[in-house]
Amino acid sequence: MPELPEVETVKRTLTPYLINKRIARVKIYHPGVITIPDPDTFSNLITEKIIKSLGRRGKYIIFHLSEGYCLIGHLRMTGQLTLTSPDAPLLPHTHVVFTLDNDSQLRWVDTRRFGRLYLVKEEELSTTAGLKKLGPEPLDPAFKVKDLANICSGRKKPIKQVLLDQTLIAGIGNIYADEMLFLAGVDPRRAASSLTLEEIKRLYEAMKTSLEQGIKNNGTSIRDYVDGSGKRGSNQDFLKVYGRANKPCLFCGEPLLRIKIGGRSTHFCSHCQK
DNA sequence: ACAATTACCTGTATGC
DNA sequence: TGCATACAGGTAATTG
Repeated sequence: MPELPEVETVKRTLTPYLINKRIARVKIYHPGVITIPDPDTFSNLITEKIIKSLGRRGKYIIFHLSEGYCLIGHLRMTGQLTLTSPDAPLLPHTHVVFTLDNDSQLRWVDTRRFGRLYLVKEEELSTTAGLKKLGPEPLDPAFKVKDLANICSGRKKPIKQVLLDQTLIAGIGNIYADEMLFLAGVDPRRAASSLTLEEIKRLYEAMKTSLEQGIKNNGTSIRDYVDGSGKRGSNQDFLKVYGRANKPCLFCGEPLLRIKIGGRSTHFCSHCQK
């Protein structure tokens, strides 16, 4: 599932091919994936726009277009955003195809159709959908241990749920949340406010480490995720707890547990995570 | 005001 | 073999 490292990888792999390309036309196969504006307006507005740059905020990918427009995408669970040749076969669940002035195509494919597209003016970016209440970027150098401590302070919810709350920290999903808690040696059920400064420091470092490792490995491809060129990542080969329920902990050998926290499956080692 | 639950979707795995 | 059921999880909407 695309989390921060996956969206970052999609952004990085698409960028060299999209900068200064003009969107010649757009074909919408499933209008429902476009939240705003209505599909006709979307088509009319985006046609002839130039892609100036690509960005990311949390799990949102952002295309900065000419004339002050922004195309925002959220891949949710099964979304794929790939650049292909125009004669590549159209995959099932292809909902939107953007054809560029060099005839290559940017295709929005999403089996479960949870993903969403938004086209807004630049000045509306920070007030669109979930972007308007997104927490800080965990990999931003300005994000310090002190900020994580403030986020945890006074919150009685399990630390796992705090990590998943996009309004508190942006971009962490179920896979990386489990991984960073294991790296930090912190039990995911612990109330966020109960973490000592020492534990918060470890979690801060583990957060950076696991997210940066995900980016270095081009993302985690467990099922659907691929990068902008359609390639799978390799980070699934380096996961220490996610998807390893009942298998031995790589540190102590005890069987890993799988429980539900806030309705999400949670993988951890009750021996190594206190 | 806030927390918990449900809706949105479809493919895959499991049980009988 | 076939059918029903559970599960995957990010976010918005709804309910409590």
